[in-house]
Amino acid sequence: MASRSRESVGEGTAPAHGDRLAVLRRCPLFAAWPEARLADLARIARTADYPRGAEIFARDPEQRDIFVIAAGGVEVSRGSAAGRKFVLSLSGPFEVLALVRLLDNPPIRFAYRAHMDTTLVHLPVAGLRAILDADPILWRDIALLMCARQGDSLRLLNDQQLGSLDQRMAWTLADLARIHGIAGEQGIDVGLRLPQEQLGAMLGVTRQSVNKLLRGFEEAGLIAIDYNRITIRDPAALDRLAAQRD
Amino acid sequence: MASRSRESVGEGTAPAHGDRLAVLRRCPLFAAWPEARLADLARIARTADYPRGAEIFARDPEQRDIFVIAAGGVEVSRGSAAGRKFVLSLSGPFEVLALVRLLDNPPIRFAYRAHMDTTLVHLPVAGLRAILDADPILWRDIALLMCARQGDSLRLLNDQQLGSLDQRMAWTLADLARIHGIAGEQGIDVGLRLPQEQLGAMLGVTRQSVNKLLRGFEEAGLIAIDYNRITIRDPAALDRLAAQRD
DNA sequence: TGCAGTCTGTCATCGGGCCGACAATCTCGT
DNA sequence: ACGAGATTGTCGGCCCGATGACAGACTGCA
Repeated sequence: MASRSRESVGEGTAPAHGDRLAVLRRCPLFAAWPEARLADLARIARTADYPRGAEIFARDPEQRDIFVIAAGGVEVSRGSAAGRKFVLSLSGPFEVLALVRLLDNPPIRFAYRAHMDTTLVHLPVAGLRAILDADPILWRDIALLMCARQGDSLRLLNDQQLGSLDQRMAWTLADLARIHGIAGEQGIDVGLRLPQEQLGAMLGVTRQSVNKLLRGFEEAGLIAIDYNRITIRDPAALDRLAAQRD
Repeated sequence: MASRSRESVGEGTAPAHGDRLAVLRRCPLFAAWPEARLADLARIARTADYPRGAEIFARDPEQRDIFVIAAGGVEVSRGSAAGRKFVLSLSGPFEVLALVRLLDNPPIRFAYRAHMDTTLVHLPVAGLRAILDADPILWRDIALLMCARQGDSLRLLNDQQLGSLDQRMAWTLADLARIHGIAGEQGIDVGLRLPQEQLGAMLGVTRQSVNKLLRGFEEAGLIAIDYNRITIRDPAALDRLAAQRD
């Protein structure tokens, strides 16, 4: 399934250093970092392109990589032996992924896949840690980001347990629109090809259930469906539905 | 329901500073901290006792508190308007809780309740941050702990989505035994009063389902049930069952 | 020691979501 | 423009777990 992934991964064509710096500068995580440190980061960073569907591996299998999305989108998921899949998130540009690899032995390993044609900036963990240790106040930003991520995960967990399917769907759509959405005339276009199967893997239900649910949303005028693509017609109502999680 | 909680919360009777220091020293989080920093921590820390069932509030409502369990156990949970409850974890001694409050506005708010008679060491967030900023390499330990916590949450999320009910039950029991368990002749005693209702709130199912499930485990010789208390008779088999999650 | 409150054990019924299946529709590479 | 492969739309049957109800057991406090 992912057989073509390896050979079609290419080095970025960018004039390297400068472009990488520009990407890092736009990450919220590095917003407050001094120029010199960003330059250090850019120096250890390497860019790579992935075509849609490609699995993302560490550039050098000997070392762990953290990476930043320069362009495109990445699916974070985990498969089961039973052939089912759990999609944790579909991340967009300037998000920093796999931060959990700062640990020597991460307690769980997720798979990362390019959800569309994607360019990543890889940061080897060893190099990143060296930079952080040299100017340790930067660890603060990492710590606070991880707190925020933890909060997000806990909210997701809470919603899974207590929320109804409608609410979870509404929340998921709003979330995706926030990350990838493009505001248009008719509403907010969730800017993704979003097979119902994949939505199901995010919500923990089958594609059939997703189908019926989406159809209901459409009839209620909340969204418009165009094959793979969803446009949010009434964001306020959707948020209202999602917010009823308590 | 928690009406008696406020007035029955008392200041610890300990000779204060020394005892608080002893507790902090035993936290994995502070394991590598220099003595001087631990002393700083102990200086801003305050101890409080909570009887079984008491809600845990910040000592000073004006400021956020992080806290460490000195003795006892704390239930981390979240209720829904529909009257249902989601129990995230039952934490034991020397765990540091509510670290997410390091953020100025946490994305979600959990409730903390003393699951048995409990003593806590409270650390005001402002003071803690001051100590961390004065010796910023300490932020590294926070960051790495949050990475580990994040990993735990993600594993939980993954299990909820992909695991069968048996597996989740096995994993939960093993986990509780690891934190609170006391090894005995007949196996590992999960050292807690554990109403089936509460187990249900951890697994996201009703007490009736928990009942049938536990009964099945008992018949299979995995555990022994004595009213509220569970003893793990065959830890290896339980782990085997739990490990089948993938 | 007794009683109030909590917890367990069990049943019948109900429903949401899963499974398997199949036809129709859309996309994309050639 | 065409055909393979992916995605959607839909249905009926089935099963797990939710619900509501009730009796019995256990605990802890007065």
